[in-house]
Amino acid sequence: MKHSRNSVTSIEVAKLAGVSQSSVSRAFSHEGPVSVKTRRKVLDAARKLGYQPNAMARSLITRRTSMVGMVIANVHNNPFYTEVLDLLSRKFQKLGQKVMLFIVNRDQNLDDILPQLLEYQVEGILVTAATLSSTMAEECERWGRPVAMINRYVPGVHASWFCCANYEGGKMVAKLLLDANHQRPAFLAGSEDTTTSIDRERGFMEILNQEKVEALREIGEYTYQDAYDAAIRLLDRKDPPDAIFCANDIMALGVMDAAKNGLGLKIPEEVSIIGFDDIPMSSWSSYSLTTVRQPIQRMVDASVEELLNRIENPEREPLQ
Amino acid sequence: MKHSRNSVTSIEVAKLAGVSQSSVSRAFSHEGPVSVKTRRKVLDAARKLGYQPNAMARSLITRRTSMVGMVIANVHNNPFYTEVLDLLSRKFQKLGQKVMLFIVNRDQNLDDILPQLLEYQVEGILVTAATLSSTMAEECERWGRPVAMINRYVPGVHASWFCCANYEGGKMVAKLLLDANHQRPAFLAGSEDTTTSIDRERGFMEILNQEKVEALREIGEYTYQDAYDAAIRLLDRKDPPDAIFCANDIMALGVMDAAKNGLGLKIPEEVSIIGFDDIPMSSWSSYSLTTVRQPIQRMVDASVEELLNRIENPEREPLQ
DNA sequence: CGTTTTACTGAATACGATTGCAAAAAAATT
DNA sequence: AATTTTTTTGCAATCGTATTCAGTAAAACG
Repeated sequence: MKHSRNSVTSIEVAKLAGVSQSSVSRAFSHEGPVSVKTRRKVLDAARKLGYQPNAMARSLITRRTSMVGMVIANVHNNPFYTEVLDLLSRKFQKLGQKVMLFIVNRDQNLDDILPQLLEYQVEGILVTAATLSSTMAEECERWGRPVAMINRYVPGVHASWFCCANYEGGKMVAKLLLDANHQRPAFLAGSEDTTTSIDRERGFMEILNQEKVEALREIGEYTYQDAYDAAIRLLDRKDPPDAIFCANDIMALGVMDAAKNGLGLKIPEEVSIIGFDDIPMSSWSSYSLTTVRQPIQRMVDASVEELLNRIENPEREPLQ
Repeated sequence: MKHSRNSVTSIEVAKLAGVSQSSVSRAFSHEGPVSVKTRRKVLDAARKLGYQPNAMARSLITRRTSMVGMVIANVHNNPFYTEVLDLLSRKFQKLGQKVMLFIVNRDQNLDDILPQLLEYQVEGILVTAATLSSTMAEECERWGRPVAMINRYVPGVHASWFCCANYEGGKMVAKLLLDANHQRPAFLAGSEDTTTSIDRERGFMEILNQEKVEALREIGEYTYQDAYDAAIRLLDRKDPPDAIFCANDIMALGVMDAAKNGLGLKIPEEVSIIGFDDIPMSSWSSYSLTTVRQPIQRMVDASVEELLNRIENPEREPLQ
């Protein structure tokens, strides 16, 4: 028996079960007042017809979709965000939320994505590693759609955000290097305009400045290859750094390869390299990278819970 | 001005613009017969109110959602599938399809995912690196929802599928090894029940058998760590292999690290290692892994186009 | 056994759009 | 200017479900 595009509706189920359409609806929505007898009749008929409620119709009337929007950048070049994506998706799934996914570029404007999400009535939006303009954030607020951000924040924007302690992490690394008697550190930035890189650098530099230590600086655009090239530039100077702190692990791996295989330097004897994120590869034996771990599971859990919380309580103000 | 949960409907826009609700609808659906004058009036009013059509209501009557389901496994432990996910998502986006995402485990049963996808009226389903039972496939067919699969197939199932030439790839590797005079090859399988691993092994073994060459065999469960351990077991025997063909790159990297750093062997002097996929990391200078490239972009393009094609032409039979 | 309370049920309406149809307006033709 | 043709427009029905409300059946009570 072949149905053309799901023709089977609650009305047909009702007919077969010998009850009214409302009873079918009640049998499927898990609380409505239905006798066990009719529920059984309905479920039997539904099984026979292969019936399943239409989520579009339902959400039209309940005004709830159980859908959230997920916007994420840097997935293809940073395993850290792959893991975030994976954990987020599973967490939402477990909590019964459907995920509408948009993968974007780090610097991509979300102005053309958001209208789509709003059109499809997602109940909240989780943005990771991408930045939301304040006009877009206002648009979301006007529609009553809470927004949560992971690893990015925009001052004054009406959204909850969850970053790891980037500033403190940067400080930590600086102290570590100073304690190990490094004289000539360098910082390899991801990009000029992402808060993660900026904050890590700010913490790093603050400690160094306190101790009157100058630092070199390069930019790696968050990619292995750019970092590799930047490392060659840094280490090929006549006054090369004796330690390089990289804004993330992927870049640190590029730097390690440049130092080890490109220039034949010994790590950590001739140059120390430190990363940020603690991606799985950093512990592989070819690298054994020293790195700062982000509490990824906690960030994911917290952001999802905050988002759903604000969906349930629309009047609540965003965290932070 | 604060709206509670998008109270702005086409009716209010109509009222403000001084036209009927149907005119609003027609102004937004890009073909309907509307005079330029009313269209302008409508769009002005819409902008003023911040109106946007409700996709749920629209799809209820048009019976089209422009949503596809995407089910993908192995995202967190195999960069190859991260890239597939990324490319798929962007391709769908570009073609105006919204993506409802489910990340699953390789061996996870899709029986609880599919009902959700069907409930939300996705128009097609793209499954990557996971397997669909034939009952589930029938369910999709009954609902008129085409299914396309990447890197997996189930004989007799009503779905289009797109795998790279795994069997031929395996043969190619075997020939390569024999030409280089290897006497004692080994195969490191991903798992016992995924077609990619099985087919690569089948091709590999066929050539070896032809030449009466015996091969060792281990299982790496598609992960770096398991492969690392398996490699130690293989290479620590008194009759170790002189070449290891791994069912994918991630495992090959684990094997390389085990050989190089775990056992101090020289690659390729003492043991050759070959992978499959050509993930970005395999070309990093610490590894320089020999590998078989999958035509990932072509597989993505072809599968998406086939899926959308079958959505447009429901009577068409699935490819292959 | 009659009455009150409680538990179910079904008819009708609403959600917010699209679209067929007929009427109205505008344009083209005679 | 009258008629025909074409273009716009509004009315009303529809998509598939949830939910209110009134009514009926069953249970509980005295």
